[in-house]
Amino acid sequence: MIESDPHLISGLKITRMKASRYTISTLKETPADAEIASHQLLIRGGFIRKLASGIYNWMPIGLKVLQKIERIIREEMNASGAQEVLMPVVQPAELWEESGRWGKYDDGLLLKFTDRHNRNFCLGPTHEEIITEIARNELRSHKQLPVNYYQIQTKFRDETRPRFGVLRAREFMMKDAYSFHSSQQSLQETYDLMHETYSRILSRMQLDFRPVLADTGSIGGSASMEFHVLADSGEDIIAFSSDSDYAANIEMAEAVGPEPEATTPEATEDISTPGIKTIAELAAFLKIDPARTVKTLIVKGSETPLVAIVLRGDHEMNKIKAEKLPEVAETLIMASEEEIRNVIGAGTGSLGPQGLNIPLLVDRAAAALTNFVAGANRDDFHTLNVNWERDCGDFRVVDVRNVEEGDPSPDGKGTLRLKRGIEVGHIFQLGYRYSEAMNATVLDENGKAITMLMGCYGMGVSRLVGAIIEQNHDEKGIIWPAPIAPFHCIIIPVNGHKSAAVAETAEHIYKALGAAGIEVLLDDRDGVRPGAKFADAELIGIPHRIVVGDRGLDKGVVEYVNRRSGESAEISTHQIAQYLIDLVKSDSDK
RNA sequence: CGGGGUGUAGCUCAGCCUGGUAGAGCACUGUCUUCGGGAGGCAGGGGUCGUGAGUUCAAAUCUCGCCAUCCCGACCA
Repeated sequence: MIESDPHLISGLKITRMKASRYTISTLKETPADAEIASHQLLIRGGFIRKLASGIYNWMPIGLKVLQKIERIIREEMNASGAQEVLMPVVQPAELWEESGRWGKYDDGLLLKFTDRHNRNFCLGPTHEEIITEIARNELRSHKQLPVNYYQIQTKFRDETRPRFGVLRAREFMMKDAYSFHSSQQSLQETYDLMHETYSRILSRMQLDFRPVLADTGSIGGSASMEFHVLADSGEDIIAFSSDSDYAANIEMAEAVGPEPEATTPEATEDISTPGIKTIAELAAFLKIDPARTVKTLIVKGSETPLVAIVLRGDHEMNKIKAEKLPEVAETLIMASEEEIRNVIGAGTGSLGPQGLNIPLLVDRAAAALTNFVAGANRDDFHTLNVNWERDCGDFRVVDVRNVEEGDPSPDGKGTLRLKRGIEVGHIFQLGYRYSEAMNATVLDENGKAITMLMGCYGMGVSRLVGAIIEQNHDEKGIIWPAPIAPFHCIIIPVNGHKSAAVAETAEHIYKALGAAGIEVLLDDRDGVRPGAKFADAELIGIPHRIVVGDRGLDKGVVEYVNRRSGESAEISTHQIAQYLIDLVKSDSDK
């Protein structure tokens, strides 16, 4: 039976907890299937446990962290005027058929099933359809607009490859908000407000983040920004200017074309290049810079079977940009060797832009070259001194490459730098994408039905737990930012079982801190030696630690240690409670 | 989905190649000593070796199927 403690709980906030009565399931060894720091530390610290691939249990201490994040998000969303709702995880197929996404939504990600009456349902990967259903039923007049509804709910996406623990789980916690408007200006205002709100939320979590221009992806819509937490383990690459606040996902970052070269065209010359297939081999063979060459990629077209895309030899194709080109098939597919040979008469490795009879799309940087080297469209031959106007027929200049470190910034200010980021938020202006398909209208001033404009604003709550750890850990474990920490303070009595003075002092400080509303964990576990307690405290990342031992009590002091700085101080037993109260208060004032 | 790896105690793994009594460390239970940086002794509990078939006198070990899981490539909060 658990000892009754009337002071244990104050409202919903657990201010006092004894480690002997709390599930602290720390592991000394790193689990074999965890690759990155946040995943390893969440498992080792006993915050989460895997139930199945990409599906996790949140243990008591992990849930506390999750709820701290939720609380910050709720406070800021409420402050922005948004209203919290809760929509079902299980969603009927009919609404998805109405929006046209039942058969389209990245087939596979959507987990479908049927009930006993053989009706189709799915587990919600997102809630545009449901919120639009709510809006069209409940909103009648333009006077009710704008509104912004949000929820914090479990989502399920049947990712082909769950990875990195909570950073890419199949089941995860997300805050999603949806706004409705009668004018573009109103949508823009809410969009801007959400931009500010997201910045405020991430700042309160003390994260180093960047809002960046983003692709809208499969959700659709126009304007879109992602919020990235900077971390080397991030899956996205973002480009940002050295001299301005321009920042964009590399998927979107515009590659500015260089000035065309002014060199006079020289006579072309075919040379034998036996066995040379790659740009690196070609550049080494000719002893030239890869930037003097071009590479020709053949992909499936939308109107024609094949399309040629030409890039400078040292550049990489950007898949997202390529798919947006009208000549290119909506899903980028590279042509097979056989298809290429049938149309061009040469294989990959010997292709060039000269004399092709398929649409020719040339990246800006490649188009600026003169007297460059390209494949000769004849196996094992390349051509020197190729020039666009003279040698290549009709072509269109496009932006289809990834930007690189040092490229000029598209806004003309400074140069681009690249960093990795974890996408924790994404805001969109959806426009009419769903409201039109699902006929969500209100009456305007003239009594005429108008389709509402929509915005949508997502934030990965459980992903944030991982992202925060990626930015806040050391070799010993997690270092929670104060507003996220599961407990503010941990008290470790040394030899409390032997020394009544130690046990009593620890208990006294514990009660004093709890009474002051500080979330405090007393590590009173029997038979766990001090070293193990110190290691656990550091692993689970409690910001403030108090060590009570005979060594200090003889002098009337206890030891205070700061998790982040490692700094320690001896504080008198009479002053320690107030000392901590002041520290925690200054944490929350930040 | 394509390619590769791995499934043996709660966790980390050995054993498999070369078939013959199922192991270690950590964790757990009891006990004694210990107790300011993941202690040590003694005693103990815990495994249908992922699963199904096949080969064999005999399968954790060899063969095949299936399942799970992880990693590398195309998607997303």
